[in-house]
Amino acid sequence: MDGKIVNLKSKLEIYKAMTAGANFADCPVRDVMRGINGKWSPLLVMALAEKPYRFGELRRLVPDISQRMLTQTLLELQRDGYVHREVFPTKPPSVEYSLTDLGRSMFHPLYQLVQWAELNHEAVRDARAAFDAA
Amino acid sequence: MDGKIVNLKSKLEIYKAMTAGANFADCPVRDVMRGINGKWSPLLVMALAEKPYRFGELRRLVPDISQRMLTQTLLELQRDGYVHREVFPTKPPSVEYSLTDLGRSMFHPLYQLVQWAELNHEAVRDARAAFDAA
DNA sequence: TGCATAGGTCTCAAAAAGAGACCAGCACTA
DNA sequence: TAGTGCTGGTCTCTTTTTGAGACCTATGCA
Repeated sequence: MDGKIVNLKSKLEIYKAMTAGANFADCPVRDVMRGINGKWSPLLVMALAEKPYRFGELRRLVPDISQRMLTQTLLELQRDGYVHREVFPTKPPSVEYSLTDLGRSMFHPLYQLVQWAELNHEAVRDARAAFDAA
Repeated sequence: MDGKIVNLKSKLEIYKAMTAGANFADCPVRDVMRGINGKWSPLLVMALAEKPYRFGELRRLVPDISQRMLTQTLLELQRDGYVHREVFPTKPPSVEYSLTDLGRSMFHPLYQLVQWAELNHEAVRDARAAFDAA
């Protein structure tokens, strides 16, 4: 329990892990969360959970992502082991992105969070309106 | 189904919602996810799930957050309705932050994701090592 | 008087993200 | 045969976000 969020068996454990001090910023859980937490990562994982997509398809699917961020986010997802990248020798070569087993396993809890967001987005909107009015 | 990720009953629904085009960037689910997804938000929600904390306590609890980002993130969490802020008329005044019902309800799926991260951080680390070696 | 504590704000530098031009290689068309 | 488009990117520049740290007000205490 060296300054990292680990062994989260209970809320008390969270507290212990978080207060342990030292090299807190190197917490592996925060490290993993950072990879999942990006602006575009959850969106791309959700898309790829449906079926594999090619680069251009993803770009059209998410019209407001820049090509630069799409490249970069896919590379990060690939590096973290969530996404598999496969090049097909067509002319011109096409590249397909798909979820790995690890990616699919991560999709489940992520999906829970997205579902929560879907169910509660009105409550959040109302909270914002009330806050802004005050 | 106007260009937003809504009614996510199935993966097919995700696909439909994502491909619906138009004002895709205004998707309410993405909007809510953005608030949850920040660099510090999950960490603070996890901390406050344990018990209410005061400003200075949170700052000491998360030593690598800047005071500026702590203020800002707490304000956002408050605006979105996850966190309640209460000022006590001590001298000098102290401020306590606690999770609202909405915040506690959001904590559950978030916690699932954090648990996943805890269980799989080695797999992610291995994936990164393999990727960087290649 | 002088320093500490509480919960911030303000300013400036660094890092990240967004916009959009550019590129290579091939196929198809005019 | 020159032009056009498609593929999946990279490069550069601008804007936004974040981080580091000084500063602030009011009070209590030595």
